[in-house]
Amino acid sequence: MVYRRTHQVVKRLAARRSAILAAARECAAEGGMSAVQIAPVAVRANVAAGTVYRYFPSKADLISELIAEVSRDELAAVRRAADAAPGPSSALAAAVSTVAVHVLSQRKLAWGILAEPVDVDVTASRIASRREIVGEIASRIDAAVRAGHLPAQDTQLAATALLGALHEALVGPLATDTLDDPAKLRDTVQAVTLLALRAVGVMDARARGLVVQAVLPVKSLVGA
Amino acid sequence: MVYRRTHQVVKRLAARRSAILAAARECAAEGGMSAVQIAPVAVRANVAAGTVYRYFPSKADLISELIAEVSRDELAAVRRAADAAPGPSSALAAAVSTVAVHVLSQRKLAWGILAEPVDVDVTASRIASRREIVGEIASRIDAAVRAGHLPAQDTQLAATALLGALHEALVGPLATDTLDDPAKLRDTVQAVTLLALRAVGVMDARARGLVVQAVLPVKSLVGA
DNA sequence: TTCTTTCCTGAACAGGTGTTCAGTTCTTCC
DNA sequence: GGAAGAACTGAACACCTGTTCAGGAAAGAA
Repeated sequence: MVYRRTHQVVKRLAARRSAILAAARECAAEGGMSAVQIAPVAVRANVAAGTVYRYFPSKADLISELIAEVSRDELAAVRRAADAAPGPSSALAAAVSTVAVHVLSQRKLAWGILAEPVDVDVTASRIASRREIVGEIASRIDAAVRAGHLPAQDTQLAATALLGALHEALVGPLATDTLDDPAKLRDTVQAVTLLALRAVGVMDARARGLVVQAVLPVKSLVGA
Repeated sequence: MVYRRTHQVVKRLAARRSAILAAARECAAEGGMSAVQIAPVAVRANVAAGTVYRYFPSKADLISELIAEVSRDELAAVRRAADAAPGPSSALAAAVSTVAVHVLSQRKLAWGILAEPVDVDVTASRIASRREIVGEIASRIDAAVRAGHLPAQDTQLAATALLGALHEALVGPLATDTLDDPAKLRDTVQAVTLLALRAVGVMDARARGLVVQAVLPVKSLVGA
């Protein structure tokens, strides 16, 4: 007598898994990583605490997958924005400002994903998450260098520094609240994007143009 | 019958307090903030666990004071380096590279002080710590702007971004180990300092000169 | 020396949260 | 419909550390 999972059951299981992940994401978005606790997540997903463990071996795995998921989304958005740009420098500008906008529009989530204290060890997936974004930015810098728009440099290091600058300036503890006022938000995104572009060697005048070009279309994402 | 603390006792109490703080610092330097636990710290300081609570109301207070202490040291070093520089731009370069060197030479401690997960809430003192360094850097940027060496900008934001860039690039999870090789270390410090200077608008050629000028004298600090 | 006050010790306590598991409910198959 | 397997429940468990506190040691006054 072989028990076989019916299509309906498979679907339900998948739905539950998603529900749990979504619940975790909501918790993180609202209260940061510290709010991602098994019991609350289970309640939100309409499941008992024990059930969570039928889908994720441990809390660390749950959070790791959450990080991976959010990271995937962000990477996709960055790629989309950069690919739509007319040239390598524009692509870089678009990538940077996209990260900035994303980070700003979901500050608690962003902070939780990348740096907030968590009681379990999620270092590995955090590193992977960063590596992806940094890799993407680095390759955009590389492209601009190859196109002769930027001086030769350690692109990996530069990309890492750029990410750090964005994060610290936008969601770090010293970041002032800018979400309330859309104009201020745009200014902030422009300012950090400008800093980033200049850092890798874009000439000031040219950088200003690129920033405006990149930030304007991305502005609409803020509400998303 | 008034009990009065003899000079000798006062001295011993002060010594114990310092010993506890020093023990905490050692723990942090060796194993990061997670290694700063009451029991191990007490052992290292040759004290019983309960005694720690005669000197610090709680673990949070202990760590806060540790953060403040380390932060004070770093701020002093930055000021010293910057004040010794010949002009505002050099001062900025010196400040940035000093931070870089400090961070690199005590990576675990630096990471612990500024971002590592801690089970107790030390947000306040972390914010204070950052605010001090950011303020110092910001005022150096400001001076360079006033001197006409840099374009006008939001110096607070710029300083925050600079710090973030340094930290992420040098002690973040993606930072590659550079301590082993002094030459590589110097190169890295130069690279991030260059990035930082360009970010705030120093022209590329001029920046290179400033970097070399700033990094060379600071190099000797690495071993400290 | 003797009494009082302060200081120190370290084992026991406390609290919060991830994890387990025996019992229950649901699903599949004959 | 009923037996067997899978999924779910939620209360109990386990563990880890910060914190406490009664008892003992040391230091100051008399």
